[in-house]
Order: sequence, then structure tokens, then C-alpha cells
Amino acid sequence: MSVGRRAYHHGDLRRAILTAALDVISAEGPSALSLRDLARRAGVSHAAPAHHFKDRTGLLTAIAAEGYGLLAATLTDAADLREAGVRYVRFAREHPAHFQVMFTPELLRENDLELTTARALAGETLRNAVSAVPSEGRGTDARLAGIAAWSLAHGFATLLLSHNLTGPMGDQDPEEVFHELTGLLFRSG
Amino acid sequence: MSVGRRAYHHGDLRRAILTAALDVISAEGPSALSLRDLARRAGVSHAAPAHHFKDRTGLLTAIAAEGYGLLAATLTDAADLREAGVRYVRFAREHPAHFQVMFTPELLRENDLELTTARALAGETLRNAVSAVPSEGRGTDARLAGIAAWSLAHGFATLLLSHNLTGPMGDQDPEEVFHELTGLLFRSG
DNA sequence: TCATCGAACTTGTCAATGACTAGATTCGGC
DNA sequence: GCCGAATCTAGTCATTGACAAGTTCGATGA
Repeated sequence: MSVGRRAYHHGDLRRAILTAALDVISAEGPSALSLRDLARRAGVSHAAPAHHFKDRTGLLTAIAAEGYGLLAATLTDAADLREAGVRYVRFAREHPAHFQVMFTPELLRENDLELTTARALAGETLRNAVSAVPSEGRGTDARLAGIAAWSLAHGFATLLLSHNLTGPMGDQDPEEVFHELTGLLFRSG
Repeated sequence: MSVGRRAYHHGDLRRAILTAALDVISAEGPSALSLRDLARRAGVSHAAPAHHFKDRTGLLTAIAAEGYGLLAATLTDAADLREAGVRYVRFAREHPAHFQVMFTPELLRENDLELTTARALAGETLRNAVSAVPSEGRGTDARLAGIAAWSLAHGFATLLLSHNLTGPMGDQDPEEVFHELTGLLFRSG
């Protein structure tokens, strides 16, 4: 199966479709996604993507599952909750398409096995990070601190991706700004 | 022009379409929105909505503009940044469709006049709230506190709407939980 | 009263899309 | 070199968004 052009078998059509889909989503959002357009980009027939992903929802579900896998890998062995937050924001910036799809449930097949397992894994790494609350003398509720940290990181990432922080932040490095934010949340006072 | 059924003129088709659209978006997200479906629900021809909103993007832009107007009204004369945050979360829960569309820029006509003016107004009320940082002795950067508060509120609201907090929160009242979160961010320590 | 003009709505049409079916080609194991 | 299964193609149908042209209504003014 030479990789040369115009083979009947693409070689790695699944990956090619996924990559093209991520490009489109990053640039124009999930609503601009068209299976036929992706097929054209990959140089295959209009029904070829369906073989790998079943339908549009299947493609988006695969993207979300992949995203949760990537997020879990990103979050493993983060030193503490604060660093986990920084990594969370970095993940959103480096994988904006995954991030956006992961948190748009109405686009996904929620009972998909790959999705649920990947999400469960990511949730576990997230919980591990929460259990390692940064040093602060007082007994803050760990559960509450976890929700706070997740909300702060998720909100910051979301506002960043929707271009709502370019005004107030100017040209500062987002990760640096976010690190300062965690300082407000986790100060030892 | 009696309101009786089957008049040639609907009476308030624009509002009817908007309301139906908000229903659909709340239940199935913006991607499930179909102009023809909205027309059917309103009992008018398939091209009637276009007369009021030009196209799908126009409808969504109108929803976003209305959302910014509602948000501005919600945020005016909030006592301090903390209360503004609580109101922000409440707005997201009471107007989930507006909220979702407002922060999905790729669905909107960004240069639309109504949208930009409504957004500017909401931004101003938001800035007013930020300038009223709750009492905390130390000189925290107001700009940073504003970003933190917005991120926290926006993240909490987003995770809430995407059903990602039902696990950790149980059946607690979301607003109460969020109020506790602001306590972590704005403590006087 | 009535002509008129614009707004609101309808009807018809076209290209594009998602989903489905049946069939062709190729790969890998034996 | 044979065969089953995976991969991809080709064709079709219902639905949709967008557009064009025509119809109905109602408010305004003479």
C-alpha cells in the first residue's frame, strides 16, 4: 500500500478526517463542519467519512473522546491544583477544537463507550489534582476548592477562546495572567 | 387585525420566532436550530422568518443582542463585584439560550450594529461592577480582580449549563454554592 | 371613500448537506 | 492464489438555507 497519491485506500483516512475537522472547528466552529467538505479535503468520496465515524455526531464524539484522552495525559502528575489549572488553560489554548467540542454535550453521543471511558479517566486525574490542594493553612473544603479552581480555569479558558479577554489583558501572556489569578484564589491568608 | 388564528399577518411573528428559537436552543443547542422548523411552529411559510432576520446568522445575532441587553439590565446597580457575579450566574441559568449564543462568536454577525451597541452597554455595566471591588484591605489589582471574577462566574455558569457540576454539587442550590466560591476569591485575608 | 405604497407573508426554486443503500476494490491471512 | 472483511465509491432521497418573484394586508393621505 504505497502512500503515493490516488491509492484506492487512503492509508490513514480516519486521522486525515480528524485533523481536517479540527482545523475547521478551530477556525469556524463545529457548526461549520461538513462531512462532505472533509471528504473533499481528503480527496475521497463523499460517503467515505461515514465508514469511520458513522455520522456527524460520531465524528464529533470521536473528537471529544480524543480530547479527554489528551487532557488526562496533560493533567497527570501535576504538582498541585494550581499547576493543574495552568495546564488546563494551556490545553484549551493548544487544542481549542477539542476543548470546544468536549464541552458541547448536545453535539455528542453521550452514551458512546470511548467517550465515557475517556471522560472518566480525565475526571479521575482531575480529582487527583483537586485532592492536592496547594498549601494553605486553613481547612478549606477541598470539594469547594475543586469547583472553584475548575470554574476559574474553565471560565478563563472559555473567555480566552471566545476572544473576550483580549481587551482587558492586552498582549500579556495568558498563562502568566492565569497564574496570577490562581494567586488570588489560593493565597495563604 | 384580529389576533384570531389564520390571519395573513401573524401579529408578532418576530417575537414568536425568537421565543421558539430560544426554546429549541435551550433544549438542543444552536446547531439544532432550523428556520423552516421555526416557521412551522409559528404556522407561517418557510420563508417568513427571513423577512425579520435576513438569515440564520441574523436570527442568532438578534438573540445575542437581546441577551446582552438583558444582561446589562441584570447587572445594573449591583452592590459590588461579588453580587454582580451572583447575578451573572443567575442570568445564565434563567436565559441559557441567550447565554450560549452570546459567547459563540462564530454564529454571529460581529459587525451588527444592534449587537455591538448592546454588548458595549453590557460591558460598561460589567466594568462598573468591577470598579466596586468588595472590601479587602490590600490593594489588589482591580483589573486582575475583574478578570478573576468574570472567569469564575463564567466558568461556573458554563460548567453548570453543560451539566458538568451536577456530580460534585449534588442537589445544592447553585447560587449558594457560587456565593461560597466568591468567598474564596474575595476574602479579606 | 379610495388609490397607493410599503411592509408582511407566500410560493417556487436551487445548490448543498446528512444519511442511507448497494456495489466495487483492496488488504491480510491462510 | 483464494477468500472474507475492511475500505472506499456511486447513486439516491429528504431536508435545509438562501434567494427571487408574486400576493395580501393595512396605514396614509387626498
